[in-house]
Parts: sequence; structure tokens; C-alpha cells
Amino acid sequence: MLNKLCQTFFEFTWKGPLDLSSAAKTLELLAYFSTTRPEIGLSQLCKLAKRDKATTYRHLQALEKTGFVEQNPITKQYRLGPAILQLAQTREATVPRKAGVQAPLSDLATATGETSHVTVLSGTAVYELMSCDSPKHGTRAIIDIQTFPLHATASGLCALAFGPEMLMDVALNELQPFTDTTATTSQDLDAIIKTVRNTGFGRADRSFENEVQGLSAPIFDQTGHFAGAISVASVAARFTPDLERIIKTHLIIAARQISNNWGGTLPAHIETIWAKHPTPTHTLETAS
Amino acid sequence: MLNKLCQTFFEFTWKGPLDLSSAAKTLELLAYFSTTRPEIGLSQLCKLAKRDKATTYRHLQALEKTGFVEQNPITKQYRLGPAILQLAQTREATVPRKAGVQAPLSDLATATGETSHVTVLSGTAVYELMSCDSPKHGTRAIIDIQTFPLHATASGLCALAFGPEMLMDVALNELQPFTDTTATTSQDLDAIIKTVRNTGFGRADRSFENEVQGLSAPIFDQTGHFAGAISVASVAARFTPDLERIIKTHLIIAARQISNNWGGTLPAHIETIWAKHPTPTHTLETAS
DNA sequence: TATTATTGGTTCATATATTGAACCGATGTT
DNA sequence: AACATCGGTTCAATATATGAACCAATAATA
Repeated sequence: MLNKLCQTFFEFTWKGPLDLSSAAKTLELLAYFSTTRPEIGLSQLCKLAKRDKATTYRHLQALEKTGFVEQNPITKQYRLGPAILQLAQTREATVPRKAGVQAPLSDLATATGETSHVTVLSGTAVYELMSCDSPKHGTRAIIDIQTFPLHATASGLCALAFGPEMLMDVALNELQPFTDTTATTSQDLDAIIKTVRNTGFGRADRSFENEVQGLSAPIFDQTGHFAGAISVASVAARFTPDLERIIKTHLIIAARQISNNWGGTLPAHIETIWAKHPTPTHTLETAS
Repeated sequence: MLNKLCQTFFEFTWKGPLDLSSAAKTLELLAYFSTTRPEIGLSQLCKLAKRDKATTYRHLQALEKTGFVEQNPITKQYRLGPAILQLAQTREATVPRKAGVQAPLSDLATATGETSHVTVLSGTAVYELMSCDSPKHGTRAIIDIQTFPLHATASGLCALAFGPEMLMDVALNELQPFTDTTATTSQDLDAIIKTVRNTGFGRADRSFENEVQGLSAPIFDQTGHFAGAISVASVAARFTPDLERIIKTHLIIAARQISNNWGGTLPAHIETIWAKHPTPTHTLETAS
């Protein structure tokens, strides 16, 4: 906590720096593992997490004891462990999510040629559930975070617009400016969300990363509540009204399918909005 | 892990909090969730884990903050969260395991008509990776633990026989008597393991649960080391030499397939053993 | 071969962060 | 209305996590 101050280059409040239980700190270590960085050594992980070596070591031991990480016996590096698979199996058996996402997400990525994500709302946070990188383009929008900021990403805006109102309070406490177009005032955010509600699409114009255009549609589950979002992240430079029309068309399809697979349906008022504004781009209205 | 064992027989008097980091305690809470008990309330979880309510609550908060559990907004109960899926995806992409298990395991369960498991060795613990309940019989052997005792289960014995020697030390410190046939002395265990090495099969005769007969074969991965085991748990009452022959035949097939899928092969000496004792039909060398 | 800089892992005094009995308010049962 | 739960909160007491310094081993300089 004391030398947490060191990492304050800016007001880099990662998320709730005030009260990080030791357990939470331990669990956050897991977030540093990814397909591009599957194995991490102790020292390397210390640098990444900006934590003390002894502390990190003990945390890793706790994770190893419970099977959340395991150590490559030859390289001594750590990687995610088998306990995770078991839990994932239980989670998926309990609340089926991934199974109903795979196909529509893949279709979306293929149809749009852009990297696509499905996010889920859990509590007051939006997590990435699955992503699909389209091989169509060389440059891809890479988003390498685990939770999506509510106020700056298309998925987050969808959650604010269609999820529980309580999310707005959370968002207003985390108005971190990622780019110079990030909404940082309550008024700005309100206006944006109003637009999301009016159009039925979340839209993040370079508000999270400078060259990324996000577009998203909400997903609803069997409870009838907002459960997540499906989004497309395209490189801003090639984002044209034409592309936007295509993306929106396929977002609607995917959102319908996934909602259906999760045992829900899109609320009538959203379907109505989408029908009213078939493809709300000023210039193009050609049918496809 | 420990708490499961503790609550089974002896009280252990809560004596040594020596090796229970707060983080580990927190993570162990996750083990109480299963497909048969997917949602757990705060009070209920306290009873299960035998922990204080305030403590458990804070632990759950930490888990919720990191997405490992989420709260059903209506029932207020907790269930496994979406972060797990994400990590599982990474783990599986890094160290593919489940993908190569599904089919052989399913085949095995179908062929034997018994509940079958695949376990993996991680560090010094044997974890269940996947299990498949055959629908053939009404009574099924249900094993509802997450880690398999090394000295009392067929999978554990396989690990001791074919895994790193260091496991033996761990096992000798945990010689918990689950049934009256559980090996509880170093000598007994040595003898059993010798048999496992000689036959190429792990065998647990009611040594973990009174009515369960376990039989297992080792799996090897691309490193050439023991990586896990595949096992069949049959109800002891219907365990006949005939059934044993059938099970062993299919265990061999499954062990070969999974090892292959994990990028490894069965060591020649094990194949040789299996060939030498070509499914010991009615000539059981393990006289009871 | 000696030097230096890594690595993973360990120790121990310090004080910080965790603990649990008791307490709340809400909901539900009798 | 009395009672029993539930999820959640408080606060003093202290058990527990912390990190600077320290090892031993390996690897890259030189």
C-alpha cells in the first residue's frame, strides 16, 4: 500500500486501490497470464505486477497449492493450472455461456472482418468472455484487458444503457480519461448513453484506445435482464459508414442468436428501435 | 484440499494455521461449488467450510471483485463467475488437455459402463480434470472431491508408481485411513506401488470409499513424464474378474489415445508389461 | 576463470491487514 | 407478535502479510 504510490505515474487508479484484500491481490496475478504470455517467471511477474518478490512468491505458492497455477518443472516458470478447467466446467454447466457464443461470434468476425468480443456483466463489472480475431486484416485491434471500462468501451456503454441503473454510480466513480475523446463528465456520459438507448447500439469512438472504433449490441438472458454485449472493434482509420452499416447488421443477428442461446430474447423496444433505424447512416440506405 | 480431508474423519483441532495463507483459504471456497451445488448462500458456505461468517463474506467479496464468483441478484446466492472461463480458455490454449480427453473418456465410460475419470498431476497433487458418468447403470460411483489422495485412489497410486519420486514423501505425510483397507503404513504402500509398477495399472480396492473399486492407467505427455491418469470407478459389488478384464483392455486404449493427444507416448516398459500380461482374464495374480 | 547480473527461493522483525463475536435490518415462518 | 433465518457490518485484538536483505545456482560477460 505504501509504495503503491510509486506506480502513480498519473492517477493510474487501476481499480479500487484502496482496499485490495490479500486474496484479491493474489487472484489478480492470474490476469497476467495470456495466450501470448502463457508462462511467467517469478521475477518477471514481480515486474509486471509491480509487487515485492517475497510477496509475489507467497501468492504464487497459494495459487499453486490450490491448483490455479503450476510450475513448469524444467523452466521453473509458472503457468495457469488445472483447477481452473474444473471450475470452468462447473461454471459452464451451471450458467451456459460459451457454448452459445462460439458460432455467432465467429460468424460476426468473419462477416465484418474485424476483431469481435462477447462480454458479460457480473456484478458491476464487464468481463470479456470470448474474443475472435478475424484473419482478414493484418492490423488488428488488440484489446488486452480483462475488464472493460464502463464509460469508455462500446460494451460498457451497452451495460450502462441497458443494465441495472446502479452501474451508473460505479461508472461515475471511474471516469478515467483513456484518450482525449473519453467521456469524463457526468453530462457527457449521460448524453452518450441516451444515444445508445435511442439507437440500440453502444458506440465508442476512440474513447478507449486512440485508433479503435467500438460498436456493440446488448445481450439478454433468461431472466430478461441485460447479461452482456457483443461488440466489434475496428481500426478507426478504416471505419466508414459503409462498414458501420455492415457491422450493425451483423451485430443484430449475433445479439439475437446469443440472447436466444442464453435463454432470453431481445426486448421488444430494442427490436423496434433497430427496425426503425434500419441502418442509421446518413448516406447509405441500400439494402443488402 | 485439506479441509475436505479434515472434515471427513478426524478433527485436526485447527492446530496448525501454518500453511493456510489467507489467499489459499479464499480460493478453497471455490471448491465447494459443483454441478450438484451450483449456487451457495453466505451462511450455507460458512457451514460447509466451517469458517466465520465475516471472514467468508470478505473472501467472497475478494472473489467477486476478481470475477471468480458472482451473485445471483435475486437469490443473493453466489455462483462461479465468468473470470474462470477466460482463464480456462488461456490454460487450454497453452496446455491443451481437455480437448484430447473428451472422446477417449467418453468411449471408455460407454465401453465399461462405469464412471470414468481423467486426472492430472500438478505439482504434488492429483486433480480431477474431467469425468464421465456412464448412463448404463443406475447406481454410480460418485466421487465428489477435487483432489485425489495419492495413497488411496487408483489415480493417486498411478502417480506414485510412475510420477516423480518426490510424490512418495508427500503421500507418506498424508496416510489418512478412509476405509479399513486403506494403506496406512509405508510398507503397505510400497508393496501396493510395486504391484502397480509390475502390472501397469493402479488399483484401489475399496481403499477410498467402501463400495468403490478403482482401476487406472497412466498418461504421459510430450515431456515424456507422467502427466496424469485415466481411471474407472466401479461399484465393488459388481466388480468381477470378467469386468476387470474389460476395463483394463479399454483403459489401455484410452491411455494410449490420451497420451498421444497430449503429445506423448506410453513408455516402452509399460507397453511391454501390458503385453506380457495380456488382460489377465481369470488368472488374477493379485490374490486377495 | 573470475566477474557480474540474472534467476528462484528464504529469513525475520515489524506493523499492517485479517479475524470473529456481537450487532443490524430485512425477510420469512410459526 | 415472537422467533429464526438470511446477507451484511462493526471494531478491538492480534494473527498474519510484508519487504529489505540475504542465499545458492545458473547464465552471460569479460
